[in-house]
Amino acid sequence: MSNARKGRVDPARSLAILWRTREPASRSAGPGLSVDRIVRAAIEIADAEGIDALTMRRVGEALGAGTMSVYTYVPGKTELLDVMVDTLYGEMSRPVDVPGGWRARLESIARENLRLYRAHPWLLRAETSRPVLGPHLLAKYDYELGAVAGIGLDDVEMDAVLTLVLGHVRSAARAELDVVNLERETGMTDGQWWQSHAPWLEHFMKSGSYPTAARVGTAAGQAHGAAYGPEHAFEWGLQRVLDGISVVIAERRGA
Amino acid sequence: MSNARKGRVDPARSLAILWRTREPASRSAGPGLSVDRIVRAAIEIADAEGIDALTMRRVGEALGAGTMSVYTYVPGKTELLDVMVDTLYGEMSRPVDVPGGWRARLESIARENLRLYRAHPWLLRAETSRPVLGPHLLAKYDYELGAVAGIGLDDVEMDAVLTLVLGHVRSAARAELDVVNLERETGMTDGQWWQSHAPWLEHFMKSGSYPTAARVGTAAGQAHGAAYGPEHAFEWGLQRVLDGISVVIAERRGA
DNA sequence: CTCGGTCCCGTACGCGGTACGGCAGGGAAG
DNA sequence: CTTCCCTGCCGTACCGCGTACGGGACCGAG
Repeated sequence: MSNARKGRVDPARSLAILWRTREPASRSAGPGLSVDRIVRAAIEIADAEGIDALTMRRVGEALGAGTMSVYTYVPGKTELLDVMVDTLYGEMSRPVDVPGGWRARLESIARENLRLYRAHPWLLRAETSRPVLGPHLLAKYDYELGAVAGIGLDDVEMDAVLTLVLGHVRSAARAELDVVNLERETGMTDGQWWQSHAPWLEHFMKSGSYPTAARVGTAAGQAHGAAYGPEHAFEWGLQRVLDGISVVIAERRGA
Repeated sequence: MSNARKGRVDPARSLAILWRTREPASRSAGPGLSVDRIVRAAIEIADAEGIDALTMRRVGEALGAGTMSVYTYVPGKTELLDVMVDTLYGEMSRPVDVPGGWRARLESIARENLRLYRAHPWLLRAETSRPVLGPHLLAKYDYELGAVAGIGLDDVEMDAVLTLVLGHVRSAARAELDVVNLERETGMTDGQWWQSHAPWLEHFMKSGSYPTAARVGTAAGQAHGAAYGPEHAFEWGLQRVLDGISVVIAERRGA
């Protein structure tokens, strides 16, 4: 349990790894490790078995190397996670030909970010803490800013728009992943879980308290098993957020 | 590193603890533990020293008891966290006399949730995973639904509105806390950190790539040290979100 | 006084990150 | 070719975590 950024953090060291300021140093003996190979292996492990299965021992093992060999290239697990995250940012799609103005572009960005979270759910846990200024994060930021450039917003507003939209994507992704994790961890489906909790809930709800919660919760639960769900929450919320942004843009245009 | 819900989870057991379905069982000898005392102590530790300092050994110690004594009342750390979270929900302010309609009430709710995150930053890490249906979560949900009841939205929409608003609060709180954590963990202030990274950034940005990111990032950074910041991101985003919601409500009213 | 249940906790296990120090092998210097 | 050192590699060990297990202490009931 944690995810904290432990110990002293040396920015220079971290950034050096992020930006790969280093000679290849090709030696033939041994497993022939490298930051790239380590990061690749780590991402594969996290994708396949979840971030809890990502241990330094496991990474070394996956590369046919000893545990401590990993530390030759990466100062610690924290920095490894940093590089993993930045690497994923680098693999995102960044189409330049999105038609439809700022709204369509923001939608496209939101969807691509959601796709990333779905493909690498552990990102939601790894991203915690401060942003790590890796090269791909910068590229991502630059690209995404392009969606809201030149439509009358000032710099701080552009940044705020992005923060808002990406924050929404994160929230939605988290909700969606929670459902999936729930099933995998407890071994029961969402429906089964609902079933097992239902008696208790009914008991306490029909005791008179929480009338609204009982009704709406049931309605949401019902719909949950049917058509509604995190997917719809993402779409619905995204449209609300974009509507809200459009108000500001309209104001700026009017002024 | 984790926060996962480990092992088999017995809903009945968890719920029993959440709802305190248990006799007081007052014994005079020993430290005289109880779920409440344990939870109280755990919350104090997490508040004062962060969630990483919250270990079962530490909890026992704080109560003048042995580590394993804690397990007499709580099945494991997971459940302890569950109860801690639900306990906090129970301590939230829920004014009934908020004037100004749904918008003012949602604003009030958002602010109260932000206050909670600020008072107990570890909540952001503990809340992960599925919602635990404790009594206070239900009360909270019921109360918050009241803000958007009777204004033309259907049940699923009411739930969606809440999800959206609370998700925004979470995002904003996370951003805000990241800044604070950054300072505590690295021992340097936001400004110092910016300073130490600046050379690198300038170097790579002035190399021609990422022109927009460079400009906006700098602008945001400047403002960051000055007036702008997470606080403003929260307020600005909240108004956007509420604007977006008002569009839907207006539609429903018109129809 | 005995007995059974409840509370308490000492010990120990497995597993995580990682400090430390040694080893080996290849290139550079002689 | 030999020597030396630098660098990649990693075995061992330490500390701290969550928690299973089994035993001891205390209680009220019979």
